Amino acid sequence: MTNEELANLIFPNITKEIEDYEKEYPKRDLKEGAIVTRYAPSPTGFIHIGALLASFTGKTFAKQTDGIFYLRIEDTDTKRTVDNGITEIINGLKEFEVTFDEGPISETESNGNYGPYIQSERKEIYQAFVKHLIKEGKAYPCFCSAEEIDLVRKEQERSKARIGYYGSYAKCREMSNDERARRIKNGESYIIRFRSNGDYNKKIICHDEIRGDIAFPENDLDIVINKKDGLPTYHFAHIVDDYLMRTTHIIRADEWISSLPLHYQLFQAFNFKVPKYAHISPLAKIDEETGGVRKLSKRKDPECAMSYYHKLGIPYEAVRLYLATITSSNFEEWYLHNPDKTIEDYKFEFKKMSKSAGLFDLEKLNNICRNYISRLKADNLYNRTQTYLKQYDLDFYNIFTKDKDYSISILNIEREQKKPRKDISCYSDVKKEIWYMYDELFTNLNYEFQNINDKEEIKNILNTYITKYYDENDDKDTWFNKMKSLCDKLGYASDMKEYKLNPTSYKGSVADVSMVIRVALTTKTMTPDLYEIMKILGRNRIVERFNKI
RNA sequence: GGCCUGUUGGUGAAGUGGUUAACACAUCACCCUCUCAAGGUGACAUUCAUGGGUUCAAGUCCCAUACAGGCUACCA
Repeated sequence: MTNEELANLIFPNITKEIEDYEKEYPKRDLKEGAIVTRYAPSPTGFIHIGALLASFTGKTFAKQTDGIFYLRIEDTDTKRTVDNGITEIINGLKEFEVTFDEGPISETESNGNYGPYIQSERKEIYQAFVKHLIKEGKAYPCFCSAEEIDLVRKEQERSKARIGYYGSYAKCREMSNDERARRIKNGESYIIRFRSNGDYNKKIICHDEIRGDIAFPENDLDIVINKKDGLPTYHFAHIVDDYLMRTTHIIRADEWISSLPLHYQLFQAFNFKVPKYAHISPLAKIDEETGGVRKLSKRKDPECAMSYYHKLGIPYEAVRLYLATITSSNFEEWYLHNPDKTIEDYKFEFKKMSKSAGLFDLEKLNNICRNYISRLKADNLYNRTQTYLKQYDLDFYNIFTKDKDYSISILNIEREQKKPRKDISCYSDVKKEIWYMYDELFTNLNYEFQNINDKEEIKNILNTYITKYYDENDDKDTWFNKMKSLCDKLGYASDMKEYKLNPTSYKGSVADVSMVIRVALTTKTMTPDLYEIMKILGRNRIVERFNKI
């Protein structure tokens, strides 16, 4: 029996040839140097922060070169696939502004001319490619059961031989086609394996855009390319898809580095040009229990889930900035020196990407968030915050949006200036920082008075101030001068330098007096500029709050 | 067991054989200051995982060891 006859026996219904598919999915008409790349997740129902990293990276390189960035769903493992997994991925990434030029846009619809973009819908395509390989004698059916393979493995472990299906361990490799046909007709169960022509004692040089050349032993394992359920394994789907979708760069997690010799071999078996590869290092963190470094784990680390950032109200731009700084060595310094530019202006290079696992540092993320939010205009911050609150804190949302201009004026304190405040690091911080500006929330109060604690003295200060000194229309300098006059009158130091020299000659200082007023109005010791707060509150509410004590 | 990859301060890191190992975050101190935040000034790696070697010269090249991660599935 010829290889062709065997191929027809195995795939009687597959009639299309590779050439047919090549015509159907022609080379993309893009300018020289354009990068076509993809993000290719499994729809398992969990979006790892590493997914964001990978998709950011892919999108950035495609965009920088006027290329294409597409989404492909790798659902060949039917056991792990969950319902609505595709929608979750699309929506999850959308929250961080990662969108695709091509690919699924819902569980059932897609954009683009190189689809289907869901692997389970590409079964016939893969099988046509498998059939081609069988015809050429580069693939064969394997009848070994899982138990048999397991036994071989145990034997290999015992005799310290290399583990895997190769050489004399590859029992079905040298079987005659007649025997193969007989067993297939007999109804025996089988899978299809790639017939490797590699020699383990020879070296193959693979190239990674980030790490450079890497030397491996050639692959001599006859790996499974078509599973019992008729779907391909990852390795095979990767070759077929990335060839047909005309991918130029494979950007993926570094756990795939070891498979490079295999993937090279598979491309070469079809005489396809090998695409470029860039393997991204994983995100890691210090394990609190062991003190060691480990990969971010979805079970142990809440910050591993992308939803974590959304719930906290961390701006997606800040997450992106953070990933860029952790991942691309020169980015941070560039950004520091180009504060007016955005991340889009930075020219990312594979060579500058980190080779080792980056340690995830929430502290640093926090800092980047502060800086980012501090530079936002007040109405922009208002819009973002209200979107966030609408989803996560409806009570405060209602209060916050009741008077838009009022809320914006609060957010605008010490903002939109050269050195803006940096007290807000995420949208969920907003309530913590400004709640006292809303009368609805100004109840059940716990005043944090400090140096001046005596009730009578507090009363005295507030009364004197409101009756003799406070004027709603004062500008800032006048306001502060009056504050000083108040101090002089009541026996407090109005000049801090003078007070520091002779602390015992006074009852306290202007700092203490201001603090009394601050706490009376806000209950807090740490607030933005008091003058601004009083201005927004207005005389009536100031009096009201003074009386409340 | 085999095969890859990685290892520069608390963290992210620059660094591609040649002066005192950039920069950022964090930390600490001081200054400024009505509080806080910010800002300013300064401190913080006698040393680049360890041990050898090559060289006039090594974080940078070579070898070995240690540690960490990955792969070694009809999972991706």
